[in-house]
Amino acid sequence: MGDGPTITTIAERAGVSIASVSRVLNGLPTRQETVRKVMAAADELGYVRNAVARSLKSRRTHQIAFAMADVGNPAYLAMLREIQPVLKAAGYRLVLHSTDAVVADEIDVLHSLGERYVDGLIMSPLRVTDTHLQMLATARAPVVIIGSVPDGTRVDNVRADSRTGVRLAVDHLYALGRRRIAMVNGPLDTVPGAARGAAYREALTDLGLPYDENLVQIGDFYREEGRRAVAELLDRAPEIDALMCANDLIALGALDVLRAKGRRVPEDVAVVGMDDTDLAAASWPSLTSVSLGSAERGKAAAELLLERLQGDDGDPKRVTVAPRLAIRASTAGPDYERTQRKEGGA
Amino acid sequence: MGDGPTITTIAERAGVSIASVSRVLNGLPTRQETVRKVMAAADELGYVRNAVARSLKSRRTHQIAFAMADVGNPAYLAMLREIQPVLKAAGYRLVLHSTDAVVADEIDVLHSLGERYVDGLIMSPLRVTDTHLQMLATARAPVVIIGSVPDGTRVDNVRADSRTGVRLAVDHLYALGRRRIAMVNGPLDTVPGAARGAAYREALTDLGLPYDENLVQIGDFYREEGRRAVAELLDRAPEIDALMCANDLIALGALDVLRAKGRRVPEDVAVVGMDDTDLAAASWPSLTSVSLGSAERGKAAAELLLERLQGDDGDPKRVTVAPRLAIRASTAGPDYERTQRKEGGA
DNA sequence: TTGTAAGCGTTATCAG
DNA sequence: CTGATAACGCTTACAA
Repeated sequence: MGDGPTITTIAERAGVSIASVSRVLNGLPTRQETVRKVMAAADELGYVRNAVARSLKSRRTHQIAFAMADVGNPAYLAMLREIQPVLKAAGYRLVLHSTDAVVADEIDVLHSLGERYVDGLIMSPLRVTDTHLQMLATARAPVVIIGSVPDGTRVDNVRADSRTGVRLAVDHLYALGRRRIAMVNGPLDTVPGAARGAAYREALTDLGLPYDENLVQIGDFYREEGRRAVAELLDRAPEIDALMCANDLIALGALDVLRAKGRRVPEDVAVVGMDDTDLAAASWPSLTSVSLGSAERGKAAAELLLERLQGDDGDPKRVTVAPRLAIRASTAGPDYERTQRKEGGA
Repeated sequence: MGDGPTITTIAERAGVSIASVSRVLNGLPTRQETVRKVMAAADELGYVRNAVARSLKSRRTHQIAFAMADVGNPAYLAMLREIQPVLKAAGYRLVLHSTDAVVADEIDVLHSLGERYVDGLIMSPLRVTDTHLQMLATARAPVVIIGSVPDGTRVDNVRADSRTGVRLAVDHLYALGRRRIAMVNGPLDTVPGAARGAAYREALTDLGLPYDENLVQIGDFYREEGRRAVAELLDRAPEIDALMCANDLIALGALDVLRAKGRRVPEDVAVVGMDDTDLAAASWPSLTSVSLGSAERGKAAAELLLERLQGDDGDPKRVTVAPRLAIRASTAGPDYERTQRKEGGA
């Protein structure tokens, strides 16, 4: 673990100035002979550029931060999977922050932008507080938000369309003849929780179905919480014939409970999840799920940020990704599943 | 996006030298009056320390890199989930590298250690080549490998015990009365592929079962590949009564195919996966799987690295994490599953 | 084409 | 206790 050669070491060895070394290393016009001497010295010494010194001078770190609520959540991972290659291709490294949806941690990330250890930030907050907005307004580096922010907020953002997503699902259930469609949601003070709850109500109304508070159960976005919530819901309203779940984890919890209670899926109760994570395709019965385009959103966010880093300083941009319904066995039954697989090819 | 105040700005405003500012900011003994002036100026200016300049001087970046084959693989994610909080608690940021198991990319990561943008590296290579070993020997920062390296390699490493893991699974299947136990493995030129293949053979031998090449199918570590492999295997050897799969994805592919062919799991064919990922618990029937302690390995690796960063320069350490068999419905049947869930509590 | 020298924003040493 | 001042390793005018 030697103490690493610097351009000074090379300069001495090659008998030239550090400026010449720098020029050669950066491919600036230099006499052939000098190039050769410098390259030789660099090779022999096993020289590697010091990224920190370089960043200090150039004011560019070639690092980008991605802050999300929870590394364990498959929806964020889908984003990560898309963000990573885009940034890598553009020569950026990825610095990961997991904030556990703790507001203070997110603010901290925003604050630390001032430390200039990254050139930009992609953030997907679960809740957006006034402090968030304030820090965003004075951020010291470009930021792209994955998620919704209040109208007028001057920040690039890529949002899902929960409303249309929920509607796709509810319409699908309705088309299957379901009329007692319940919802299991996450906390209403989160951006997705609020949006999905409202969209559910709206979708019912538009279909001419009554909105029944009894059919709405609030839990949290985890499987175990989903089980708890669905168990309660079934006790209270055993007559339901469909479940709209605010994410896939909740939906998996629902499948657990329904199975344990001997309710057939989808014959007795059809189930829809949201986010269309890997788990949806892996479960049995496989889970119909509304894709909110996590992957596309991640990709779009990375691309927006790169544009900013390339100097674009125009008005804030907003991208909205269209939702898509992935129909599987939990609503359409096993036959559908079989067909799907065959079509899917080998 | 103003141009950020520096200690010089603060010094001017507070009417003191930059040295005093630095002292105050670092909590070194200073007169109360000076402290007050500096803090006031810093507050008013919204000062944030420049991490890059600081790193250049201190030779510490407070960043650690984690390099893995694929951000999409749940086994690596399990590591990531544990590594992240450990590093965060110790004040380190996480820089993520996804190498797609491309050797050149891994070498690149090792090489880039010389750039000093991180203080250390945790790496989980799928294959370990001579170049890997060579670069490891001359690495410019502490490295911890998650995985096995040749004996004598002077590098901290945290390994799984695939051998014992496979044995646990095979013994379990044997105890259930299975005697035609087939294996679906990944590529034999990967470290895990080789280890698991050898372990399977050994386990059979020790149980007095014949090793039959016909019962071994090589594919790759993905679900789709698993389907293909298992389909072929079933054509060739329809009489098998158990499947030992080299990871969970392959096992899920196996479940797909068995279901499609009308073979009941576990009555006709028992299935075991490896890695015990989230998908194992989510599938139906839920998947018995050998946990190779991905999470524990990640945590141990992070802790080993932190020790090094705290100055420990003793001999290389080796940690081996014991495997554990998570028994679920794909071998023990749905009754077991039900019991499990009840015990699991609310 | 090349060398000298001035930063980039910190930390740390040394006199006062 | 405080202020000059010299690094850290690199890029980049500006001169030669």
